[in-house]
Amino acid sequence: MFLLRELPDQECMQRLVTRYPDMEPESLRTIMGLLRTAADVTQGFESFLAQHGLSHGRFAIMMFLNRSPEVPVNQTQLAEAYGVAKATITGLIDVLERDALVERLPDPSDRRASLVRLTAGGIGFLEGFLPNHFRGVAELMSGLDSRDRTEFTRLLGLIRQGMDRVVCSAPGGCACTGAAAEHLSAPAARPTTGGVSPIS
Amino acid sequence: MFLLRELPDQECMQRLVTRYPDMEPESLRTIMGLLRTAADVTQGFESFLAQHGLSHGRFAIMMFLNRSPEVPVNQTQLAEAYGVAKATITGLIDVLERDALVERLPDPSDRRASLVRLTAGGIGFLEGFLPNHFRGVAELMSGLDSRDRTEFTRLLGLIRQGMDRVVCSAPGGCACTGAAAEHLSAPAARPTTGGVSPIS
DNA sequence: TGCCGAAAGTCAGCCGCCTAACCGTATGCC
DNA sequence: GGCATACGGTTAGGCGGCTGACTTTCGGCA
Repeated sequence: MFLLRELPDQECMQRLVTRYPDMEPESLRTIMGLLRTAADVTQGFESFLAQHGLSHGRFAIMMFLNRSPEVPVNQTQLAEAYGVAKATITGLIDVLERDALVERLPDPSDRRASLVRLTAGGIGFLEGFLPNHFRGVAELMSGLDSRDRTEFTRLLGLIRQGMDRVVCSAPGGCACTGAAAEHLSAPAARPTTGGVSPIS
Repeated sequence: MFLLRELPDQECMQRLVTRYPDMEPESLRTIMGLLRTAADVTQGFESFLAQHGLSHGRFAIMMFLNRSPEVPVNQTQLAEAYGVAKATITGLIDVLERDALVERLPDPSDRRASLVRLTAGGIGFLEGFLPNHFRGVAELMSGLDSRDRTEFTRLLGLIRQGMDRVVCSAPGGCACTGAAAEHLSAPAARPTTGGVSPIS
């Protein structure tokens, strides 16, 4: 993640406001805080995973398969669930298969497709790994009480609505219906042309 | 960003809780919301930048240089400001220089170093670009009033404190002083060994 | 003065993710 | 039945960022 470690000092900020009257230091600070926090959480998590030889992508796939370990899943489903290209899934599965954490099975009803599922080893790996993981998540969020979490989620929702406004108002913007805030729709699902810049 | 588009449904979640008693669906949902929102904002921003031929990294460097366009900066300073490797800066500057947005000058007082600054073209580019950018940021955050932003920043701070707890309580954890929440210290600055997993 | 460790920057090579082009298979329609 | 089209997956090649090894220069110290 390429992200500023700290915002410019007050004085520098003030000079920028003079040069760019549209700049709102408060907005900038808030959104930077969001990105900074997310980057740190992500990085902490990835370095934890790396100790177990996993990347974020490979872990995510195992988690998905682990929802119903006995039900194999095809690769296109995985690509859609994570909003990535099918080719990306191919590469991740290749490595997981090499490490004997998942296996590909031929799909009896479609010879083009292969079905993917966790191996016994993969399930065993998760059994050892996940309790720690979930305790970590719980600890991470333990400073927020129930009311805080609700409030936090509400504020995230407002920012998501802001995303919709920004994307839709862009030149060549999308045919946004305004419903996007209800479900976790992602900008990736939209035309990638258009869009107005949100970050510092 | 490799990140789940939507959380498993209620029933699947319930089954997971049975299998993993340490799992807290509420924590998971909240932190996923944070990451999802950050990923969407980042992606929207990057696709906007891409239309102007910039990557996030190259833009960030230009922003840094633009704080005081007349003062050239050396590459190590840039690497430190963004917490990335010096080699990364080399590559970014190479491209920016090729596109005539920045230039390298020899440092008269240290023949190892080179100083980087925006060219006239680079400054001109930013003049055209930034007003749009800042309006985008303002629009993005316009759903949050002043109280909301303060509250949001406070909640982010609580999560950052959670990060400190999680990292420090890890086996081989850091000599955390508890002061980390005051400044935007990043986990990268810590020993990368240790750390407990925070995400789904 | 001459040497040695540290620092600035670059190069080579890795990983994760992307897109575009391709192969083989399935399916709908004449 | 035969063909066009759509779809599942892989391959090849690109980009952004990383680490680690290296070169050149600096600066302190004997």
